[in-house]
Amino acid sequence: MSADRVIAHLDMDAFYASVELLRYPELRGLPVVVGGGRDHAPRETVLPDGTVRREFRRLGGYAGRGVVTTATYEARALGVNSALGMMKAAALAPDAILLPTDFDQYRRHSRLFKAAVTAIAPRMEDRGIDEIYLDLTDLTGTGPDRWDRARDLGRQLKQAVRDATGGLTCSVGLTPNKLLSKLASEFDKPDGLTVLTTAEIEARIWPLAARKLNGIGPKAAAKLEAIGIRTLGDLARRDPAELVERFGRSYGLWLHHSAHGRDERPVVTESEPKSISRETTFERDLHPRADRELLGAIFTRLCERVADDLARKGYAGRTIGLKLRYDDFRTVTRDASLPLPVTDAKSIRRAAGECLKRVPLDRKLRLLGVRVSALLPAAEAAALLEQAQVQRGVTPDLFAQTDTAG
DNA sequence: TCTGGGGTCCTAGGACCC
DNA sequence: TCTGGGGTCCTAGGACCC
Repeated sequence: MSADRVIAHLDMDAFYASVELLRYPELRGLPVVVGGGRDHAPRETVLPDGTVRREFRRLGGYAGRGVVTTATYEARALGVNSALGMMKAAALAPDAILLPTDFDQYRRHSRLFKAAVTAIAPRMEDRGIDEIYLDLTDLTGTGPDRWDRARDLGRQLKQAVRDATGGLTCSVGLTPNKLLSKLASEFDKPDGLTVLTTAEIEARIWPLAARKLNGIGPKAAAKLEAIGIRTLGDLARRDPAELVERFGRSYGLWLHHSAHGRDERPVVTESEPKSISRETTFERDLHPRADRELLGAIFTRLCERVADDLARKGYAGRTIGLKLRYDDFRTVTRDASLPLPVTDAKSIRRAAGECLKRVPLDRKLRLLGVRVSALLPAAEAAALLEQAQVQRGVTPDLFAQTDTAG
């Protein structure tokens, strides 16, 4: 039986959009949408008196295949939410301001807020560019007032984030585990701070839609709804045996425990990447034969970008994967494991090219992607390669044969 | 003019080995 | 000539998350 913990979930408010507002404060209070692939940066003119006038693009003029990455709360009020197609968003809010995504800028602010947080609470789990978990157990003591101290710590963290980023706000949930904290951080968004203990699960968690739970997506939610389960309370009151029967042992038990607010997962402060990939959706669907050259160039470019990513992060990989999506949105993948890890674009391109031969090319394509997995640190890969070369000296034909026999 | 891009984890079947 | 059981690796697809 492990001791009770104090876990925080910290979630930046409308992160990309908020970073953009730091740079364009004149947009504060307006519906602003970040997303779309195209170049729609504001046009800047320097006036005779030296001031800069910015002309922002409006969502209404958008044409393309992008989706909304983030929207300010003013835009959300118009129905424009993350992952909505930009064309649909444009129909809802034609006058909203449109800005392109600037990942370098967001990564910079991400590093800033994480550094500020870890200076106070070093046990951090990275959950992406704009959210983290923190294990505050050791910082809050064990007395009856530990949750008061947790709240103070939460305020301190929020202030540190504001100071480090030039004014960005975040929302914090403080509970005994990750699952509850993730839910709690949403209670009071934006700029929220919510403390929730197990005694309040029934009152505050059970009324929530089951879909709110991290791990219940659209498919599972629909399946639950079909058997009359809408809220987490509905879920909690079901016989776990029924859930196991319908959803399988692992997921069924997880549903049951989660609805009761139980979650023992630790805050994981270190992790290694499992795969590195690049993919792109074309501006128009491409024909495997008619657009062969263009596709080939894009394919090669993707391999080069993956190789760059590998080099930058210091990894090699043994499995090369290909992903493509047809014009009807069906997606297929193929992968191939190599005898030895690779790092360079040419080797990746060759292996991915072999994968491409195993996939039907009978209709137009909308997406192409390349992935490297079975990663290992570049230094370990180099050692393996050296070892293999020694062996190749002993049995010179071995590798030549595997190359030609297939 | 539907539906991005970068990930993780899980399942399930087959190959292959002992 | 009828059939084991475990383990690992590989591949394909799908759900889900940010």
